[in-house]
Amino acid sequence: MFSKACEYGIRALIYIGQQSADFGRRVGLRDIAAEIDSPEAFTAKVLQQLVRQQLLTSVKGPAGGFELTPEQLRTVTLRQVVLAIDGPGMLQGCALGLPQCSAKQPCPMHYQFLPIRDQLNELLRTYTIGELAGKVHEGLGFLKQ
Amino acid sequence: MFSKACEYGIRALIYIGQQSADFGRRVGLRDIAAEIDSPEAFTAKVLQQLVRQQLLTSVKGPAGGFELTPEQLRTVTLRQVVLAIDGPGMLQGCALGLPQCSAKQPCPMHYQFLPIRDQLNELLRTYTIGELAGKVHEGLGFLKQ
DNA sequence: CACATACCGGACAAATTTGTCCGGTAATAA
DNA sequence: TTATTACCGGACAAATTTGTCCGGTATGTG
Ligand code: FES
Ligand code: FES
Repeated sequence: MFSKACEYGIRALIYIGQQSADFGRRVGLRDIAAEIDSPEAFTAKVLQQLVRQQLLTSVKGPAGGFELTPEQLRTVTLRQVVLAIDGPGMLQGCALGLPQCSAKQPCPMHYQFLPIRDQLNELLRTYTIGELAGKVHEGLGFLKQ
Repeated sequence: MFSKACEYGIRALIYIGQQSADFGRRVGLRDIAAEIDSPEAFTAKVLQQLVRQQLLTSVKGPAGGFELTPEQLRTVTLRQVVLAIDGPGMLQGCALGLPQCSAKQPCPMHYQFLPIRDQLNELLRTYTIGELAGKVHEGLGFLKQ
């Protein structure tokens, strides 16, 4: 579905968001990688991408780390994260790999596939990191097994 | 969504299916690759996989090629093709990459993601190669642009 | 300032996916 | 039988994704 990079990115954001929202606490790379069960250095790369795209805030130095501002918690959606890391492929690409998904020259799956892809888009567009962090806080969702 | 291998496999099957159903005609690798716009040698690998799994029939020698029997046209579903090439990942994996998708320890997206994944499963389970080939025959679907 | 902390950035390496090549094998026909 | 056709199978190569390493840079503390 999503790339590993994207999966790590989303899980990391949710964890950072939960710590920011619930404890106003910055978290370091080591923490993050441990809490979401991901390779530390690789996760760092992904987070750097997100920082550059301003979906995430980082602070250097002692007591530094990653955090999500209240605004980021409220406004950053999964869609933005997926777009930032994986690009638009999964969100608008053809199910059978035609170079363009279009009703002009649709693949045989097009009209059956479209509603499902639309629902996925809607889902990603709707959920913010803050909402997902809330689920983790309430024990309704987990970031590792 | 699916791997390139899987995309080529599905498109190839639909094309072969259309030729088998509409003209009772076997098609060769060269034809297939041209008609679905895919790399010939790589497509060959994918088709070999499908032949081994008996989702496709091949005949060697002059006037040989690939074909789908009436039974294959009627019974082979997209789901079988995806499983044969990409495995069960997309059909039952966790959206955020947790090693197991399970309600026991679900990720924060689980309950939102599940209905969408279920619809995808249903779609793949429902459609046979024969039905999709029909769409191409009627000009309602295309395999390249 | 000196020092410790922790993110940043680039180079590098491993693994996987995608794609190519070529000789082998089976089938058909002259 | 010989030649030709076309799929089969393994080895190989390129490209992409995933993952590691290490020095640089910014920041806070004494
Ligand atoms: S053209 Fe294939 S999904 Fe739209
Ligand atoms: S646990 Fe993530 S989708 Fe089910």
